[in-house]
Amino acid sequence: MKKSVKVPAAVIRRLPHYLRILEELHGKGIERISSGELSERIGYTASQIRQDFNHFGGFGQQGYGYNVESLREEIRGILGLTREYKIAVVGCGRLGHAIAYFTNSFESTFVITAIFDISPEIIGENILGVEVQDVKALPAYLKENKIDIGVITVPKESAQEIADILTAGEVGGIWNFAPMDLDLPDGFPVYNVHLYDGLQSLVYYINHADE
Amino acid sequence: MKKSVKVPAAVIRRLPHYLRILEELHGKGIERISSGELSERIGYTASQIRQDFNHFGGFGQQGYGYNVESLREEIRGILGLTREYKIAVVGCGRLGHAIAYFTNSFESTFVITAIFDISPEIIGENILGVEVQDVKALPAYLKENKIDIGVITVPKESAQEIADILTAGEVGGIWNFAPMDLDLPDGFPVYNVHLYDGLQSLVYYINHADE
DNA sequence: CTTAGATTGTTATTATCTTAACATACGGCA
DNA sequence: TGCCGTATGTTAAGATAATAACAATCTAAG
Repeated sequence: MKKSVKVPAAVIRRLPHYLRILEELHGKGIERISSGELSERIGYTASQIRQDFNHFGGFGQQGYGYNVESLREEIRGILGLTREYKIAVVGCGRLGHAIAYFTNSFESTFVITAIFDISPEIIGENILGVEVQDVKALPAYLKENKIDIGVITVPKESAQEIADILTAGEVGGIWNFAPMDLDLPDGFPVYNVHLYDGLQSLVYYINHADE
Repeated sequence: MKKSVKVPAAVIRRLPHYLRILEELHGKGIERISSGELSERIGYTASQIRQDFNHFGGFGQQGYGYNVESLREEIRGILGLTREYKIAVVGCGRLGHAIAYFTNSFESTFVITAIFDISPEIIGENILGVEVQDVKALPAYLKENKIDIGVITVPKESAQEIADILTAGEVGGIWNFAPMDLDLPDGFPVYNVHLYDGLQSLVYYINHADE
Protein backbone atom coordinates (compact mmCIF):
# COMPACT_ATOMS: atom_id res chain seq x y z
CA MET A 1 0.00 0.00 0.00
CA LYS A 2 3.04 2.25 0.17
CA LYS A 3 2.90 5.30 -2.00
CA SER A 4 6.06 5.85 -3.95
CA VAL A 5 6.19 9.62 -3.46
CA LYS A 6 8.99 10.74 -1.19
CA VAL A 7 8.00 11.04 2.44
CA PRO A 8 8.89 14.38 4.02
CA ALA A 9 11.72 14.32 6.53
CA ALA A 10 9.43 15.93 9.08
CA VAL A 11 7.15 12.91 8.94
CA ILE A 12 10.03 10.49 9.40
CA ARG A 13 11.22 12.46 12.41
CA ARG A 14 7.81 11.99 13.99
CA LEU A 15 7.51 8.24 13.38
CA PRO A 16 9.75 7.22 16.31
CA HIS A 17 7.70 9.51 18.50
CA TYR A 18 4.46 7.82 17.43
CA LEU A 19 6.10 4.50 18.03
CA ARG A 20 7.15 5.48 21.52
CA ILE A 21 3.59 6.48 22.44
CA LEU A 22 2.15 3.34 20.86
CA GLU A 23 4.51 1.08 22.82
CA GLU A 24 3.30 2.85 25.93
CA LEU A 25 -0.37 2.38 25.03
CA HIS A 26 0.31 -1.23 24.18
CA GLY A 27 1.96 -1.70 27.55
CA LYS A 28 -1.14 -0.30 29.22
CA GLY A 29 -3.31 -2.77 27.35
CA ILE A 30 -5.06 -0.13 25.27
CA GLU A 31 -6.18 -1.71 22.02
CA ARG A 32 -7.59 1.12 19.97
CA ILE A 33 -7.09 4.85 19.69
CA SER A 34 -8.47 7.69 17.60
CA SER A 35 -6.40 10.43 16.06
CA GLY A 36 -8.07 12.82 18.53
CA GLU A 37 -7.00 10.86 21.58
CA LEU A 38 -3.54 10.31 20.16
CA SER A 39 -3.33 14.04 19.52
CA GLU A 40 -3.85 14.79 23.20
CA ARG A 41 -1.14 12.39 24.20
CA ILE A 42 1.48 13.28 21.63
CA GLY A 43 0.85 16.98 21.10
CA TYR A 44 0.44 16.99 17.32
CA THR A 45 -2.93 17.92 15.86
CA ALA A 46 -5.30 15.12 14.92
CA SER A 47 -5.15 16.42 11.38
CA GLN A 48 -1.42 16.09 11.22
CA ILE A 49 -1.51 12.59 12.63
CA ARG A 50 -3.98 11.44 10.00
CA GLN A 51 -2.02 13.12 7.25
CA ASP A 52 1.25 11.63 8.46
CA PHE A 53 -0.16 8.11 8.32
CA ASN A 54 -1.66 8.81 4.95
CA HIS A 55 1.77 9.17 3.44
CA PHE A 56 1.90 5.40 3.75
CA GLY A 57 -1.66 4.68 2.74
CA GLY A 58 -3.51 5.12 6.02
CA PHE A 59 -3.80 2.53 8.74
CA GLY A 60 -7.13 3.30 10.35
CA GLN A 61 -10.75 2.51 9.92
CA GLN A 62 -13.46 5.11 9.69
CA GLY A 63 -15.76 5.13 12.67
CA TYR A 64 -13.29 3.06 14.66
CA GLY A 65 -9.87 4.67 14.74
CA TYR A 66 -6.52 2.91 14.80
CA ASN A 67 -5.65 -0.47 16.22
CA VAL A 68 -2.70 0.15 18.53
CA GLU A 69 -1.02 -3.17 17.93
CA SER A 70 -1.21 -3.10 14.15
CA LEU A 71 -0.35 0.59 13.88
CA ARG A 72 2.72 -0.12 15.96
CA GLU A 73 3.72 -2.95 13.65
CA GLU A 74 3.16 -0.79 10.56
CA ILE A 75 5.45 1.94 11.88
CA ARG A 76 8.08 -0.57 12.94
CA GLY A 77 7.91 -1.92 9.44
CA ILE A 78 8.26 1.48 7.79
CA LEU A 79 11.26 2.36 9.93
CA GLY A 80 12.79 -1.04 9.31
CA LEU A 81 12.90 -2.17 12.92
CA THR A 82 11.91 -5.69 12.05
CA ARG A 83 15.41 -6.93 11.52
CA GLU A 84 18.66 -6.82 13.45
CA TYR A 85 21.32 -4.13 13.04
CA LYS A 86 24.97 -4.72 13.78
CA ILE A 87 26.63 -1.78 15.46
CA ALA A 88 30.28 -0.83 15.74
CA VAL A 89 31.16 1.81 18.31
CA VAL A 90 34.30 3.79 17.60
CA GLY A 91 35.58 5.71 20.59
CA CYS A 92 35.03 4.18 23.98
CA GLY A 93 35.37 7.12 26.32
CA ARG A 94 32.59 8.08 28.72
CA LEU A 95 30.16 8.94 25.96
CA GLY A 96 30.97 5.93 23.80
CA HIS A 97 30.59 3.73 26.83
CA ALA A 98 27.20 5.21 27.68
CA ILE A 99 25.95 4.99 24.11
CA ALA A 100 27.12 1.40 23.79
CA TYR A 101 25.16 0.33 26.86
CA PHE A 102 22.19 2.40 25.82
CA THR A 103 22.05 0.92 22.35
CA ASN A 104 22.58 -2.60 23.61
CA SER A 105 19.51 -2.36 25.79
CA PHE A 106 17.36 -2.77 22.68
CA GLU A 107 18.65 -6.24 22.22
CA SER A 108 16.63 -7.74 19.45
CA THR A 109 17.03 -4.75 17.15
CA PHE A 110 20.51 -3.38 17.81
CA VAL A 111 23.50 -5.51 18.61
CA ILE A 112 26.86 -4.12 19.57
CA THR A 113 29.18 -6.23 17.45
CA ALA A 114 32.45 -4.44 17.93
CA ILE A 115 34.01 -1.61 19.92
CA PHE A 116 37.17 0.29 19.03
CA ASP A 117 39.39 2.75 20.85
CA ILE A 118 42.84 4.24 20.57
CA SER A 119 43.82 4.13 24.22
CA PRO A 120 45.94 1.13 25.35
CA GLU A 121 44.27 1.35 28.74
CA ILE A 122 40.89 0.51 27.28
CA ILE A 123 41.90 -1.84 24.47
CA GLY A 124 41.37 -5.41 25.57
CA GLU A 125 38.68 -4.56 28.08
CA ASN A 126 35.47 -6.52 27.85
CA ILE A 127 32.34 -4.46 27.38
CA LEU A 128 28.96 -6.04 26.79
CA GLY A 129 30.66 -9.27 25.91
CA VAL A 130 32.78 -7.59 23.29
CA GLU A 131 36.52 -7.08 23.52
CA VAL A 132 37.57 -3.49 22.81
CA GLN A 133 39.88 -3.50 19.81
CA ASP A 134 42.60 -1.16 18.67
CA VAL A 135 41.10 1.37 16.27
CA LYS A 136 43.91 0.45 13.88
CA ALA A 137 42.09 -2.81 13.33
CA LEU A 138 38.92 -1.05 12.19
CA PRO A 139 39.53 -1.04 8.40
CA ALA A 140 40.38 -4.73 8.38
CA TYR A 141 37.46 -5.56 10.62
CA LEU A 142 35.02 -3.82 8.29
CA LYS A 143 36.38 -5.74 5.34
CA GLU A 144 35.53 -9.02 6.99
CA ASN A 145 32.35 -8.12 8.83
CA LYS A 146 29.22 -6.43 7.60
CA ILE A 147 28.38 -3.56 9.93
CA ASP A 148 25.07 -1.73 9.64
CA ILE A 149 25.75 1.30 11.78
CA GLY A 150 28.99 2.95 12.82
CA VAL A 151 28.85 5.09 15.94
CA ILE A 152 31.38 7.91 16.14
CA THR A 153 32.17 8.88 19.71
CA VAL A 154 35.74 10.03 19.24
CA PRO A 155 37.03 13.60 19.72
CA LYS A 156 36.24 15.85 16.78
CA GLU A 157 39.88 15.94 15.71
CA SER A 158 39.74 12.32 14.58
CA ALA A 159 36.06 12.12 13.64
CA GLN A 160 36.54 12.74 9.92
CA GLU A 161 39.26 10.12 9.72
CA ILE A 162 36.95 7.57 11.34
CA ALA A 163 34.09 8.60 9.08
CA ASP A 164 36.28 7.96 6.05
CA ILE A 165 37.16 4.51 7.32
CA LEU A 166 33.53 3.70 8.04
CA THR A 167 32.29 4.75 4.63
CA ALA A 168 35.17 2.97 2.90
CA GLY A 169 34.24 -0.09 4.95
CA GLU A 170 30.69 0.22 3.65
CA VAL A 171 28.73 0.59 6.83
CA GLY A 172 25.07 1.34 6.18
CA GLY A 173 24.98 4.57 8.12
CA ILE A 174 26.71 6.71 10.72
CA TRP A 175 25.46 7.86 14.11
CA ASN A 176 27.72 10.80 14.82
CA PHE A 177 28.32 12.31 18.23
CA ALA A 178 31.35 14.41 17.28
CA PRO A 179 30.53 18.12 17.26
CA MET A 180 31.33 18.70 13.62
CA ASP A 181 29.93 18.33 10.12
CA LEU A 182 31.30 15.19 8.58
CA ASP A 183 32.22 15.19 4.94
CA LEU A 184 30.42 12.14 3.57
CA PRO A 185 29.45 10.75 0.16
CA ASP A 186 26.34 12.43 -1.17
CA GLY A 187 23.17 11.03 0.37
CA PHE A 188 25.03 8.82 2.83
CA PRO A 189 22.77 8.09 5.82
CA VAL A 190 23.93 9.95 8.89
CA TYR A 191 22.31 11.16 12.08
CA ASN A 192 24.15 13.84 13.99
CA VAL A 193 23.68 14.24 17.71
CA HIS A 194 25.12 17.66 18.34
CA LEU A 195 24.74 17.80 22.07
CA TYR A 196 26.25 21.23 22.44
CA ASP A 197 24.00 22.72 19.77
CA GLY A 198 20.98 21.52 21.69
CA LEU A 199 22.27 22.92 24.95
CA GLN A 200 22.89 26.27 23.30
CA SER A 201 19.44 26.56 21.82
CA LEU A 202 18.00 25.63 25.20
CA VAL A 203 19.92 28.57 26.62
CA TYR A 204 18.34 30.83 24.02
CA TYR A 205 14.88 29.78 25.10
CA ILE A 206 15.74 30.20 28.76
CA ASN A 207 16.66 33.79 27.99
CA HIS A 208 13.54 34.34 25.91
CA ALA A 209 11.06 32.33 27.92
CA ASP A 210 8.53 35.14 28.17
CA GLU A 211 8.12 35.93 24.49
CA MET B 1 19.19 46.48 16.95
CA LYS B 2 17.06 43.46 17.80
CA LYS B 3 13.75 43.28 16.06
CA SER B 4 10.89 42.44 18.35
CA VAL B 5 9.18 40.01 15.98
CA LYS B 6 9.43 36.40 17.07
CA VAL B 7 12.37 34.56 15.57
CA PRO B 8 11.44 31.26 13.92
CA ALA B 9 12.55 28.13 15.77
CA ALA B 10 14.32 26.97 12.62
CA VAL B 11 16.60 29.99 12.79
CA ILE B 12 17.42 29.41 16.45
CA ARG B 13 18.29 25.81 15.68
CA ARG B 14 20.81 27.01 13.12
CA LEU B 15 22.51 29.59 15.33
CA PRO B 16 24.65 27.08 17.25
CA HIS B 17 25.69 25.63 13.92
CA TYR B 18 26.79 29.02 12.64
CA LEU B 19 28.62 29.57 15.89
CA ARG B 20 30.44 26.28 15.57
CA ILE B 21 31.67 27.17 12.09
CA LEU B 22 32.64 30.66 13.15
CA GLU B 23 34.69 29.36 16.08
CA GLU B 24 36.47 27.15 13.59
CA LEU B 25 37.16 30.02 11.19
CA HIS B 26 38.30 32.15 14.09
CA GLY B 27 40.67 29.40 15.15
CA LYS B 28 42.11 29.35 11.66
CA GLY B 29 42.70 33.09 11.80
CA ILE B 30 40.16 33.92 9.12
CA GLU B 31 38.88 37.42 9.72
CA ARG B 32 36.15 37.94 7.19
CA ILE B 33 33.70 35.79 5.28
CA SER B 34 30.93 36.31 2.77
CA SER B 35 27.55 34.59 2.88
CA GLY B 36 28.63 32.72 -0.26
CA GLU B 37 31.77 31.29 1.32
CA LEU B 38 29.93 30.51 4.52
CA SER B 39 27.29 28.75 2.45
CA GLU B 40 29.89 26.36 1.05
CA ARG B 41 31.18 25.52 4.48
CA ILE B 42 27.89 25.12 6.32
CA GLY B 43 25.60 23.80 3.63
CA TYR B 44 22.80 26.36 3.84
CA THR B 45 22.19 28.66 0.88
CA ALA B 46 23.74 32.13 0.96
CA SER B 47 20.24 33.53 0.80
CA GLN B 48 19.18 31.70 3.90
CA ILE B 49 22.25 32.79 5.79
CA ARG B 50 21.61 36.44 5.03
CA GLN B 51 17.95 36.11 5.91
CA ASP B 52 18.72 34.31 9.15
CA PHE B 53 21.02 37.11 10.28
CA ASN B 54 18.48 39.69 9.21
CA HIS B 55 16.07 38.49 11.85
CA PHE B 56 18.39 40.26 14.23
CA GLY B 57 19.09 43.30 12.11
CA GLY B 58 21.94 42.07 9.93
CA PHE B 59 25.56 41.95 10.92
CA GLY B 60 27.38 42.44 7.65
CA GLN B 61 28.57 45.21 5.44
CA GLN B 62 27.75 45.47 1.78
CA GLY B 63 30.74 44.96 -0.44
CA TYR B 64 32.70 43.41 2.42
CA GLY B 65 30.83 40.52 4.01
CA TYR B 66 30.84 39.54 7.66
CA ASN B 67 33.56 40.02 10.22
CA VAL B 68 34.10 36.58 11.75
CA GLU B 69 34.98 37.83 15.20
CA SER B 70 32.08 40.24 15.57
CA LEU B 71 29.54 37.89 13.98
CA ARG B 72 30.63 35.28 16.47
CA GLU B 73 30.12 37.71 19.33
CA GLU B 74 26.71 38.74 18.03
CA ILE B 75 25.51 35.15 17.89
CA ARG B 76 26.93 34.40 21.30
CA GLY B 77 25.00 37.40 22.54
CA ILE B 78 21.74 36.35 20.92
CA LEU B 79 21.98 32.86 22.37
CA GLY B 80 22.94 34.27 25.75
CA LEU B 81 26.32 32.60 26.00
CA THR B 82 27.94 35.64 27.56
CA ARG B 83 27.14 34.67 31.12
CA GLU B 84 27.60 31.59 33.26
CA TYR B 85 24.96 28.88 33.70
CA LYS B 86 24.75 26.72 36.77
CA ILE B 87 23.90 23.13 35.98
CA ALA B 88 22.47 20.39 38.17
CA VAL B 89 22.72 16.86 36.84
CA VAL B 90 20.10 14.46 38.13
CA GLY B 91 20.95 10.84 37.52
CA CYS B 92 24.59 9.87 37.53
CA GLY B 93 24.64 6.62 35.64
CA ARG B 94 26.80 6.15 32.56
CA LEU B 95 24.94 8.74 30.54
CA GLY B 96 24.70 11.29 33.35
CA HIS B 97 28.38 10.82 33.96
CA ALA B 98 29.24 11.39 30.32
CA ILE B 99 26.99 14.42 30.01
CA ALA B 100 28.40 15.95 33.17
CA TYR B 101 31.96 15.72 31.87
CA PHE B 102 30.93 16.90 28.46
CA THR B 103 29.10 19.94 29.77
CA ASN B 104 31.85 20.80 32.19
CA SER B 105 34.35 21.03 29.36
CA PHE B 106 32.84 24.39 28.40
CA GLU B 107 34.04 25.86 31.63
CA SER B 108 33.35 29.53 31.40
CA THR B 109 29.79 29.09 30.19
CA PHE B 110 28.47 25.99 31.91
CA VAL B 111 29.38 24.98 35.43
CA ILE B 112 28.32 21.74 37.03
CA THR B 113 27.16 22.92 40.41
CA ALA B 114 25.51 19.81 41.77
CA ILE B 115 24.99 16.16 40.92
CA PHE B 116 22.29 13.89 42.32
CA ASP B 117 21.64 10.17 42.25
CA ILE B 118 19.52 7.60 44.02
CA SER B 119 22.13 4.84 44.33
CA PRO B 120 24.01 4.60 47.65
CA GLU B 121 27.02 3.33 45.74
CA ILE B 122 27.38 6.59 43.87
CA ILE B 123 26.22 9.06 46.51
CA GLY B 124 29.23 10.65 48.14
CA GLU B 125 31.52 10.13 45.18
CA ASN B 126 33.41 13.13 43.96
CA ILE B 127 32.86 14.03 40.33
CA LEU B 128 34.31 17.15 38.78
CA GLY B 129 34.93 18.53 42.22
CA VAL B 130 31.31 18.04 43.20
CA GLU B 131 30.06 15.54 45.72
CA VAL B 132 27.20 13.42 44.41
CA GLN B 133 24.18 14.00 46.65
CA ASP B 134 21.16 11.90 47.45
CA VAL B 135 18.34 12.82 45.08
CA LYS B 136 16.15 13.25 48.16
CA ALA B 137 18.10 16.40 48.87
CA LEU B 138 17.23 17.91 45.48
CA PRO B 139 14.11 19.91 46.48
CA ALA B 140 15.88 21.48 49.46
CA TYR B 141 18.98 22.18 47.38
CA LEU B 142 16.95 24.03 44.75
CA LYS B 143 15.32 26.17 47.42
CA GLU B 144 18.69 27.41 48.57
CA ASN B 145 20.58 27.55 45.28
CA LYS B 146 19.64 29.12 41.98
CA ILE B 147 20.10 26.57 39.22
CA ASP B 148 19.85 27.58 35.58
CA ILE B 149 19.60 24.21 33.92
CA GLY B 150 18.50 20.85 35.24
CA VAL B 151 19.76 17.81 33.36
CA ILE B 152 17.57 14.72 33.53
CA THR B 153 19.55 11.53 33.03
CA VAL B 154 17.44 9.19 35.13
CA PRO B 155 15.43 6.21 33.85
CA LYS B 156 12.16 7.23 32.27
CA GLU B 157 10.16 5.82 35.17
CA SER B 158 11.34 8.59 37.47
CA ALA B 159 11.86 11.34 34.90
CA GLN B 160 8.50 13.04 35.42
CA GLU B 161 8.98 13.10 39.16
CA ILE B 162 12.36 14.79 38.74
CA ALA B 163 10.92 17.22 36.21
CA ASP B 164 8.26 18.22 38.74
CA ILE B 165 10.89 18.85 41.39
CA LEU B 166 13.02 20.87 38.97
CA THR B 167 10.16 23.11 37.85
CA ALA B 168 8.95 23.55 41.43
CA GLY B 169 12.52 24.47 42.32
CA GLU B 170 12.42 27.09 39.59
CA VAL B 171 15.27 26.01 37.39
CA GLY B 172 15.47 28.05 34.19
CA GLY B 173 15.17 25.11 31.84
CA ILE B 174 15.48 21.37 31.47
CA TRP B 175 17.84 19.32 29.31
CA ASN B 176 16.05 16.00 29.11
CA PHE B 177 17.66 12.70 28.14
CA ALA B 178 14.83 10.44 29.32
CA PRO B 179 12.99 8.86 26.39
CA MET B 180 9.60 10.36 27.18
CA ASP B 181 7.55 13.52 26.85
CA LEU B 182 7.70 15.43 30.07
CA ASP B 183 4.59 17.19 31.29
CA LEU B 184 5.80 20.72 31.99
CA PRO B 185 4.23 24.14 32.59
CA ASP B 186 3.21 25.78 29.34
CA GLY B 187 6.15 27.36 27.54
CA PHE B 188 8.72 26.02 30.00
CA PRO B 189 12.12 25.84 28.28
CA VAL B 190 13.10 22.27 27.57
CA TYR B 191 15.37 20.53 25.12
CA ASN B 192 14.80 16.83 24.58
CA VAL B 193 17.59 14.55 23.44
CA HIS B 194 15.71 11.49 22.36
CA LEU B 195 18.63 9.29 21.43
CA TYR B 196 16.54 6.34 20.41
CA ASP B 197 14.33 8.44 18.15
CA GLY B 198 17.41 9.59 16.29
CA LEU B 199 18.75 6.08 15.93
CA GLN B 200 15.41 4.91 14.58
CA SER B 201 15.15 7.61 11.95
CA LEU B 202 18.73 6.82 10.93
CA VAL B 203 17.59 3.25 10.37
CA TYR B 204 14.80 4.50 8.14
CA TYR B 205 17.27 6.35 5.95
CA ILE B 206 19.60 3.36 5.84
CA ASN B 207 16.72 1.36 4.44
CA HIS B 208 15.74 4.07 1.99
CA ALA B 209 19.17 5.34 1.01
CA ASP B 210 18.55 5.04 -2.71
CA GLU B 211 15.39 7.14 -2.97
C1' DC C 1 -31.57 -4.44 8.82
C1' DT C 2 -31.48 0.20 9.38
C1' DT C 3 -29.85 4.27 11.18
C1' DA C 4 -27.24 7.49 14.19
C1' DG C 5 -22.84 8.68 15.59
C1' DA C 6 -18.07 8.57 15.10
C1' DT C 7 -13.72 8.89 12.81
C1' DT C 8 -11.03 8.32 8.99
C1' DG C 9 -9.00 9.62 4.23
C1' DT C 10 -8.49 13.41 1.45
C1' DT C 11 -8.88 17.88 -0.48
C1' DA C 12 -8.55 22.83 0.35
C1' DT C 13 -6.66 26.54 2.85
C1' DT C 14 -3.45 28.82 5.54
C1' DA C 15 0.96 29.43 7.53
C1' DT C 16 5.77 28.89 7.58
C1' DC C 17 10.09 28.29 5.68
C1' DT C 18 13.32 28.52 1.80
C1' DT C 19 15.14 30.27 -2.35
C1' DA C 20 15.57 33.77 -5.79
C1' DA C 21 16.10 38.42 -7.39
C1' DC C 22 17.67 42.92 -7.19
C1' DA C 23 18.38 47.57 -5.69
C1' DT C 24 21.37 49.68 -2.22
C1' DA C 25 25.55 50.62 -0.03
C1' DC C 26 30.19 49.85 1.01
C1' DG C 27 35.32 48.91 0.07
C1' DG C 28 39.17 49.49 -2.58
C1' DC C 29 41.75 50.99 -6.54
C1' DA C 30 43.07 54.26 -10.21
C1' DT D 1 38.04 61.84 -5.36
C1' DG D 2 35.25 59.22 -8.18
C1' DC D 3 34.03 54.90 -10.06
C1' DC D 4 33.63 49.79 -10.40
C1' DG D 5 32.85 45.56 -8.47
C1' DT D 6 31.21 43.03 -4.63
C1' DA D 7 28.16 41.42 -1.20
C1' DT D 8 24.67 42.76 1.76
C1' DG D 9 19.68 43.85 3.19
C1' DT D 10 15.24 43.26 1.71
C1' DT D 11 11.35 42.27 -0.99
C1' DA D 12 9.12 38.92 -3.92
C1' DA D 13 8.20 34.28 -5.37
C1' DG D 14 8.13 29.50 -4.68
C1' DA D 15 8.12 25.29 -1.98
C1' DT D 16 6.98 22.83 1.98
C1' DA D 17 4.49 21.92 6.04
C1' DA D 18 0.55 22.34 9.12
C1' DT D 19 -4.22 23.01 9.91
C1' DA D 20 -9.00 23.02 8.75
C1' DA D 21 -13.00 21.20 6.54
C1' DC D 22 -15.84 17.73 4.91
C1' DA D 23 -17.59 13.80 2.37
C1' DA D 24 -17.10 8.77 2.60
C1' DT D 25 -17.53 4.82 5.36
C1' DC D 26 -17.31 2.07 9.24
C1' DT D 27 -19.10 0.62 14.06
C1' DA D 28 -22.46 -0.45 16.99
C1' DA D 29 -26.96 -0.21 18.89
C1' DG D 30 -31.79 -1.07 18.55
